Amino acid sequence: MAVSVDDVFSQITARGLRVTRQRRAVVAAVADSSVCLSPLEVFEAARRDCPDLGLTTVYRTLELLGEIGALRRVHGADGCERLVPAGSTHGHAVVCDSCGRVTEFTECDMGDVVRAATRETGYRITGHFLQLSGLCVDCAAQGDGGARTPAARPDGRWNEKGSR
Amino acid sequence: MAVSVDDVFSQITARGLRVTRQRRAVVAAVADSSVCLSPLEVFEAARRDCPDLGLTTVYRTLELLGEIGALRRVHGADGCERLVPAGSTHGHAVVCDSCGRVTEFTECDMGDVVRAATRETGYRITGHFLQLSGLCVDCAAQGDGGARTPAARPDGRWNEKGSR
DNA sequence: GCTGAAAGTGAAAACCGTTTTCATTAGACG
DNA sequence: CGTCTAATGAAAACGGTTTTCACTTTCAGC
Repeated sequence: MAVSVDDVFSQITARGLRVTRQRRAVVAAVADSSVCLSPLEVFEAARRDCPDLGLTTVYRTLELLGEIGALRRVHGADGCERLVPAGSTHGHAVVCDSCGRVTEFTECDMGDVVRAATRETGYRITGHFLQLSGLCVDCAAQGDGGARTPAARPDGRWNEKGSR
Repeated sequence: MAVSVDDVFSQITARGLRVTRQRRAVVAAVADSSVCLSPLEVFEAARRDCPDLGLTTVYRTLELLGEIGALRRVHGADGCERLVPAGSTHGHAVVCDSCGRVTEFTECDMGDVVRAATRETGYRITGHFLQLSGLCVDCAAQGDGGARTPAARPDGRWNEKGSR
């Protein structure tokens, strides 16, 4: 969801590029999932459609989808892992700390915040990166109470090893 | 600046750890610069103080500083590079697209935004990651006009190679 | 339906930043 | 001084990403 699959394919052909079996599989894998995925997870998912798919191709397709704008990067609750969510319109991501689902929200009036920051720092602010985290509707409903705040990570680790 | 060097050292000794020549050099390198640095850049800077410093030690010290809370991760204008800025209080970073300087701002009332997002997505929002970008006072003053918006990267690349 | 040029592909190798390992050094404290 | 432990650097290991290269597929033009 979120990404219009047809749109992606027409963008691809519009660039004089080709719509291949492999690209279909990767696009489908990304579009099917509302959970953010790592390149490897995309690979595994897409491989179910297309068993002879190579990881190399996944990376290449991901890059292509990035150029087209059908993909957005998201930072997981556990640090700065570069992940692979689907996204369509301009908006920001809300990531569920519990299940990893990513939802977008578009209504974002940062006016007040930007003004406050301008006042405080003097910068001429031209852009912002915002990502919210919390519990999605389902997770909030079931595991009620386990709402950790992921703001400060307990360990100050730089990079994860066994994060996923 | 921003980090109190003495504070860092007392935190280190409070944990029963030692203040060594190498750690001094790394802390100084990070504290001296208001520009965000990569681990390698920290290494190079610290090495001027302490030529026999090893990169391994830089990583270890960076991790330690992360635990202490004297360090914060920042995402550069060019994507999801994990960088190494200095930071002290809780706050958010404002990154200058032109010179890389990082300033913090603490006054952050995300109430409205969080409420809007809750309304739109239904998530129970518990945390946020916000980073602003723009031009710092100096860069705005001199190169007036060159305010690119870094929101959408021209190439959709996943990882950088020669970004810095 | 062919055909041929160019895009696309997969496997393996290369790359590069980060982490581990391990033998050695240096601090702290008696 | 001696001992115990933290800390260090070099080198190797690791793991995700990118490049290389020979081969295959797509697709426009016949």
